[in-house]
Amino acid sequence: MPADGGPTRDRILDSFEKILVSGGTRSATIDAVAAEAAVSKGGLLYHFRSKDDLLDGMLARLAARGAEDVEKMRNAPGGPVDYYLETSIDSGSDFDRALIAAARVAYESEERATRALAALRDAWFLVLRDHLGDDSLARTIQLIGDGLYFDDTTGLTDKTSLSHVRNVLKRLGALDS
Amino acid sequence: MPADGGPTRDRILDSFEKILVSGGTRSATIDAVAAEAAVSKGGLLYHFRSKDDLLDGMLARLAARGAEDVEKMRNAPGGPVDYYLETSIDSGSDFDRALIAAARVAYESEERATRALAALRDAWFLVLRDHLGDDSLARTIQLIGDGLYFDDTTGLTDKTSLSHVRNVLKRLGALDS
DNA sequence: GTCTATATTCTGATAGAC
DNA sequence: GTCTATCAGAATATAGAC
Repeated sequence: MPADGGPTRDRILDSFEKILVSGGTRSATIDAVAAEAAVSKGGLLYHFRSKDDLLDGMLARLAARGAEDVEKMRNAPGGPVDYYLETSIDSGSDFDRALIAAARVAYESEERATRALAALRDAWFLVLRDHLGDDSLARTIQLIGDGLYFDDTTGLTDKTSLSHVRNVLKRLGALDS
Repeated sequence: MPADGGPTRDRILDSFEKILVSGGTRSATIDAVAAEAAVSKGGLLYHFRSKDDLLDGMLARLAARGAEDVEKMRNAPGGPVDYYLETSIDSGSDFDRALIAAARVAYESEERATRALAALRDAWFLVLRDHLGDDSLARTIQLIGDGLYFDDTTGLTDKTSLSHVRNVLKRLGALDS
């Protein structure tokens, strides 16, 4: 029986994501992931046959969580735009961690990770466009979200960015509040 | 005498950037860089004592080219905003390649690369702010640029994005033309 | 300045005991 | 399901010839 963090399989995926976020793909060796998950290398490889398989597992879980997030966004009390911008900054949630981990891998020219992120982005865009009824505005807001996300995950964070963006979007009448 | 591409040292840096852009940090081994530069491993290590040293060389060259780019932006005929947005999309220039290469490394939690990118971003922001006289607008446009850049370098490219952004920035009176 | 050969460490993966 | 032991290949770096 595992010490904590639920079933071993999920604990391994959690550890994989954690290491990807904190140290990038080079740090995310099978050895390191196994150590973080408090399991042996052999134990890890029982659940995931290879490193490739580990990535597939991570991306599958991301896709499932992503579908939930899109629903939350569509029904957010403050409106989809504000929800989208808020969640473009890392709040430390499990979903944020999964997203950042996938981006790290995508940046290594991994097509599977890129496709997973692209699918999510498409879903977010549709919600923005349906809500705003304006393609250009929806696309621009998505780019701002991508920018916030990129800055945040590259360590270029500027905590005042979000209020500046809200300021500008008010002028455009793009915020619900 | 080198076969082509100028002095060996620069040819090695070019090769390092090329491989980082096309395959990420995992592909950019000393072996691969040496092969791309048509030099032996030992030959490469004569010019750069270690892989760390190779990265330092790359970032130093980026900083020098960055200073030139900021001047170009300040004096761009169509205005700094349009110049900034245009150059946020990979045009295939040497500078773009250097920039994308640095971002790949920064995504591996490499502080040196992050610092180099942050310095450039700060310089670009000052040009935008001076030109627009509006902190919120300048910050927002910078985020849009970051978004364009992130999408482009992650393979999420949407070629219509730029015209959508121009459309929205016109409403805000942020474009010179 | 550039090469080849070699040492060393790291990484992914397998085999088989428990 | 989980462990230890082990291997094959890759990666960084050094030494010394040319």
